[in-house]
Parts: sequence; C-alpha cells; structure tokens
Amino acid sequence: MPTHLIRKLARYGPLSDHERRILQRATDRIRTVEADGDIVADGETPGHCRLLAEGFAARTKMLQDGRRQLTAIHVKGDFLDLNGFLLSPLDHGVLALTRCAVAEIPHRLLTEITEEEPNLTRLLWRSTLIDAATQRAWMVSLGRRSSVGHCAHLLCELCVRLEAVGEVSPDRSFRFPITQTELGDALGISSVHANRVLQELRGDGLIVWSGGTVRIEDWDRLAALASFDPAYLGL
Amino acid sequence: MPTHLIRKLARYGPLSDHERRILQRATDRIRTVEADGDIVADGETPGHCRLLAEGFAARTKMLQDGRRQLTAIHVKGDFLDLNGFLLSPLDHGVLALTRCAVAEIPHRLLTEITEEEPNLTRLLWRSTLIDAATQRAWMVSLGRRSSVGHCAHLLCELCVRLEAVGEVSPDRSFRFPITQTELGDALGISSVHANRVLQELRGDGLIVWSGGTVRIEDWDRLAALASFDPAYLGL
DNA sequence: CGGCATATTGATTGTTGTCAAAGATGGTGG
DNA sequence: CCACCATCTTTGACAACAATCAATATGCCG
Repeated sequence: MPTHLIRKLARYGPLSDHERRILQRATDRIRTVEADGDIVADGETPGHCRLLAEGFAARTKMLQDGRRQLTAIHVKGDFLDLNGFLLSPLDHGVLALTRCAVAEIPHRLLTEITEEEPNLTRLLWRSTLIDAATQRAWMVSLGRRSSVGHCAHLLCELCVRLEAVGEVSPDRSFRFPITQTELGDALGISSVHANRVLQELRGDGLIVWSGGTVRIEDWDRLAALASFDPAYLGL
Repeated sequence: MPTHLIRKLARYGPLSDHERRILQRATDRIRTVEADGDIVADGETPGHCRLLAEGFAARTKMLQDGRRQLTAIHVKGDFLDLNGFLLSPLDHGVLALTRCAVAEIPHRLLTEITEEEPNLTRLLWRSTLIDAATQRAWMVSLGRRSSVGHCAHLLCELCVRLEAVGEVSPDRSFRFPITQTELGDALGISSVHANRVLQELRGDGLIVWSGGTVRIEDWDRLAALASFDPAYLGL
C-alpha cells in the first residue's frame, strides 16, 4: 500500500512501525474496478474487506421501486466495508463512481489483528466510528438542511477529506466526476433538482463545477451556507 | 445489571460466563435521569460510556438556527454513547425522552477490555456497527421514503427492537411516549406534518397511538408501506 | 456525422413548511 | 373537587419547495 494511505490511517491515532508493517502487508494485493461496477454487491457475505486506494466509490441502498440512496461517498484512503468484518451479510452495496483501485484485506487477518493488536484494533474501530459520525452529519443534512445547504455541506466535507489525502489543489479545486443523477441520489433529491441546486451555487459565485472537477470559489460563504463544522471528521 | 440486558447484548454474539461477569460488574452503578434531561451534552468529552437500562433516549444534533435532527432512538439495553469511547468530543448529544435509568461504564474499563478480551471487544465493536447500519436505514427513510412510509418504517423498527427486550405485548402494542415535535425531529419534518402523518396511519387502520402507547393494528400492511426489512438490526 | 449519455429548461403537480388559532390533556395548588 | 396553567394536539389557509413529465441542448466517442 502506498505510504500516503498509511498516513491517512495514522491521522486516526498513533501507529508503531510494527503496526505499520502489518497494515502494509495486509494491503499489498490491489484490484481494479471499472466505473459503475459493483465493488461489493448488496447483501454479500464477503471474506475480506476493502480499502480504496484510488478513485471514488459510494455506499448504496436501494428501495424495491428502484429509488436509490447513497449513504456514503468514499475517497482515496477510506475503508469501503470494514463494517462487513463483523456484520454479514452487508446491509448495503458499494459502487465504483469512477475507475477504482481497491486493496483487499482478508477477514482472517482482521481476526488476527483483533486477537493480538489491541491498539490497531482500536484504530480500525475508530475508523468505523468516524464513518458513523459522518453518517450522522448526512442525516442532519437530509432531514434539516435545504437542498442547497445540503449540497454545500457535501462539497465542504469532500474538500476537507480530499485535502487530508493530498487531492485538493491550492485553488481549492478537486476532481469529483459524478453525474447529477448520482449527486441527487446522495442528496435525496431528483436529478432535475440537483441540477437546479448546482446552478444556484454556481450563480452565487460559490463554486465552479464542470468537466468532473469542482472548484470552491468562496469557502467562507459556502461553509456558512452549509453551517459546516469539520470536527466530526476526526482529522 | 439485570440479566435481560445481558441477554440483549448476547444476541450480538456468543458470550462466555467470564465475559458475562465482566459486563455485569461494569454496569452495577445505575443513575436516573428525568425526562427531557441531557444524558450527554453535545460536544462533551466523557470519561465513561452509558448503557440504557430503562426508558427512551435519543441522539440529537442541532443546527445554529435551532432546528434539530434526531439521529437515533434508543431503547432499553442499548448503548447510548459507546462511540464516545474512541471519539471525543462527541459529535452529538443524548437526550432523555422519558425518565431513564442509565448504567455508566468507565472508559478505563473499556480500555482494559480491548487489551485483554478480544471476543468482548468484537462484540462491542459489532454493537456500534449495528448502530451505524440503523443510521443507514434512517438515511434511506430521510432521503427516499415518503413521510408516511418513513414513520411506518420507524414504528416497524421500534416494534422489532422493543420485542427483542420483551417490551411488546402480544397484541403488538408498546409504550412510546414521545411528543409529535420529537417525532417530527426524528423524521425530519415539522410537528404539524408529523400530526398529519399519524392521522393518515390511524385513518388507514394501521396503528392506534394515544396516551403514549402505540398499537400496530396491521403489521403486514404497515411493513409493506415502509418496505421494512429487519435484517439490518442484526437480531 | 450520427448516436448515446448527460445536462438543462419550462410547465405543472404534489408534498411539506409556516403561521395562526382553537381544542384537548394532564398536572398543580387552592 | 375544581380552576388554572402549561403543554401538546389538531385544524385551516396559504406559501415555498421539490417531483414529475416532456422537451431540448450539449458533449463525447466511435
């Protein structure tokens, strides 16, 4: 696993060299998944968990009638289904939003870690707790923010998380190549409305979004519109 | 701690007698909190986590303008802030919806457990992962279900969870004494609309809700309306 | 130059929020 | 036991927001 990914994990807690070596060995096998492909099928009972080494992925939950809700967006360095280690079958699918590189970590190895490496175990546990805190922030957006505020919040969150893995340029621009339908599924709105939300953010001079890259033009106003507080990200 | 609470935890995984004794000792000190009181203040850095022995509690997140979103409703036997063990300060508050009895477990003891009891550690970790799965189910409701479907889903979920701790009568009735304002804060709607949603569910003969107790009159139609699948609860 | 996916626009409908008022309920002290 | 009060529930009218439908435009790729 590239060193910068370990650095991301290390932000969640101190790591000894021994523990770093364990993580490196755990993540040496990398697989590629094409855009729009399932990284994990909903309801799967997988034998290993996955760490996203490159690209964008999303957790998805479907309703019978075909409506879909994204419950998380994952960036480089995130675990995609560490929860699947202790929760099977998984209650959601994981979709590749772009072409992704994914490291696979056998559950057998995670069991060993929980038996012998309490500090590393707490670190992994903590990473799932930060996932849960992020979900709570999304719940507030879904329930209580306007669509525009919700979208602003998502962009602020992504910017901070991508910055932590060195994916944001000095002008606060970053790649984020998703369709407006997928954005709508993340925000819990229709794709048509997602389009209008983007136009409002663009029209107010808060962001520029085209060709799959976003640039935040006015961070302060965007964060105020979203009432964004990054504390929950644990960075 | 009363034995039935251990039984609830044991549903999440097998427990040896030794592990049961550890949990019993951990939860012998019980505190009472009055209705509407803060069990945990938002942003607190607590030295212990809490297990709900009696009553109803909710995780709350506030926006600056006073709007509020409940991100979880807790029933007897649930951990209220086990996430606070590895996540501080906490990103949410915990509110007593009714008078509550709460057991307090020092973080020091949790650290010992993670050092010496891998099986128990995985059980506790798993319980936070089921919390997270429940949050994902709520996100789908918030984003993609109608208000009526969302409310139906919440009632189905509560019924199943309360049944697991023996709090549901044979006629599918259970105590759930919360105000319509609090219900609205859970569903992400106004209290006025919460009232109309309840009237619709009552008018269709799906539930009876008065005097703080709910009775589900037609489980099949309620579950269908909610497209409810209890798998995520891990019970 | 098509052909396909995605983005954009306008018109209309349906859902939900807000405001304001009236009714019901439960608890308290006289 | 009753009167009073605070809190909660219910109702109606209206405004704001977002979904849906249908059409058009744009961009990308072979």
